[in-house]
Amino acid sequence: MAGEERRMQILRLAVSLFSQRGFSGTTTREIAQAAGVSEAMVFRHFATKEELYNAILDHKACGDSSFDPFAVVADAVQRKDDRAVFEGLAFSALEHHDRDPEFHRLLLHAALERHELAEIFWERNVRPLYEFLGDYVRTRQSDGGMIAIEPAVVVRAFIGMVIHHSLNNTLWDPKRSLLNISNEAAARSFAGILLDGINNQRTLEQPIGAGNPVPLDTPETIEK
Amino acid sequence: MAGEERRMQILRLAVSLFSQRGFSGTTTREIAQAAGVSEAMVFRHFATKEELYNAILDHKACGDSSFDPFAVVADAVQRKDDRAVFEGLAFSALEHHDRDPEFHRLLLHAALERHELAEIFWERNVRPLYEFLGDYVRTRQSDGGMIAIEPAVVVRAFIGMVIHHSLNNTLWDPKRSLLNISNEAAARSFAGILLDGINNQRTLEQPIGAGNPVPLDTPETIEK
DNA sequence: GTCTATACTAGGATAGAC
DNA sequence: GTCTATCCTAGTATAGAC
Repeated sequence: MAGEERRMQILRLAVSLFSQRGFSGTTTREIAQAAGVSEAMVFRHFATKEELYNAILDHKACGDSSFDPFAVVADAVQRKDDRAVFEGLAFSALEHHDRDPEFHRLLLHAALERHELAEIFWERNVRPLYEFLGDYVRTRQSDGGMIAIEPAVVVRAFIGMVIHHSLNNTLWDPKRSLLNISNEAAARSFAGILLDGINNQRTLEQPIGAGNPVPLDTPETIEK
Repeated sequence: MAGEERRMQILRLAVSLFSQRGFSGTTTREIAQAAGVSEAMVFRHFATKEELYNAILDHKACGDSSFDPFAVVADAVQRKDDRAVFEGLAFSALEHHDRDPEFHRLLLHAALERHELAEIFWERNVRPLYEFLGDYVRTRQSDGGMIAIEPAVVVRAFIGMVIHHSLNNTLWDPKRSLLNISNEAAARSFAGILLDGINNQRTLEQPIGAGNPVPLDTPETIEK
């Protein structure tokens, strides 16, 4: 097999193993075995185990990055369509995680191990997203379309819903025993909760089960 | 040093190391060194490294568990005070995580490594919480106090905000560079978002910064 | 209870033939 | 490019003296 081809093959197999067991939990023997070559081959393509790990994280976290959150919702942001912004963002993130479940595990391992590339990912992906969404919220606040609340809190709450949902689905509860729901429905619900909450003071949501609508102005929640 | 005392001392130090580096990332040498004893001492108290790890997870995840979410909000649940329920739950969880940051890392490592005790923790703690909160939401929906939405989604969204915030604070961003906020304020904001959303259709929230209040019935969000 | 010394395996890495 | 054989350190675990 040609050099570059073999290199990628080893990389692919290694991704799978590192994502399952983390850096120190994966042996070079296992990697070689999984790729069906000798250990010597692995070390021919990657001088050290660490270099292989770096190549992987680099490839996954900083490389192809087929997920560009800004492009996904650029149009909705332009139109100031809050629902489309948050729903679109949530949906594309959930889909992305579903398509590449290894990515999430890999990143978590790297973060727990305090690998420097986790920090790089943070700076290159997480921080810009916070800034982008924070700016959007600020804009909508000046428009009078959103309540006066620290924008970063809104961003954290929203990202929290989405990421935690992915974590549950792809990491801990692949059977979806606690909550089995399509990504479309999840994205719609999360965006709905973020924007309107669950208090029954309006009749915005599409009904699913029980619940007796209550007229507007039943301000049980005003107590602060 | 007496047997039981030394055992606990080793355990404490091991907790710290395992939480930092995970199971396979931690060596028995390091543990012994950290505890200031020889490796032989470690193996006197714990037959194998695995047994030590089990003892730790057992101790942390299934043991003292000084955090009982049900007790914390029992009263608020009784009164059907939604805000107090979610705010109280969020606050006590955030405080708990702050007081014991190692716990979170330990659990994440265990979950990633697919250690059986992560599953036990799931069944003993996570699932009951989902059921408890899900039941509460269902009840409030029949009361007409909450919109008709799948209760499990609400629970997931809420837990997501809280857990993700803890993760950010204690794991990845201890400097709080993206969002520096007290646990009280965070709990209040998360509960507020969950219940009322961020759409500016009411004037419930305490103002923080900009934002021009808009009168009720500006239904820009009705478009479904 | 505690240590030193040591057994033994597993794991990262290399040499050198093909 | 690929393998076999091997080196060497790190890592788990134990024996046995004090």
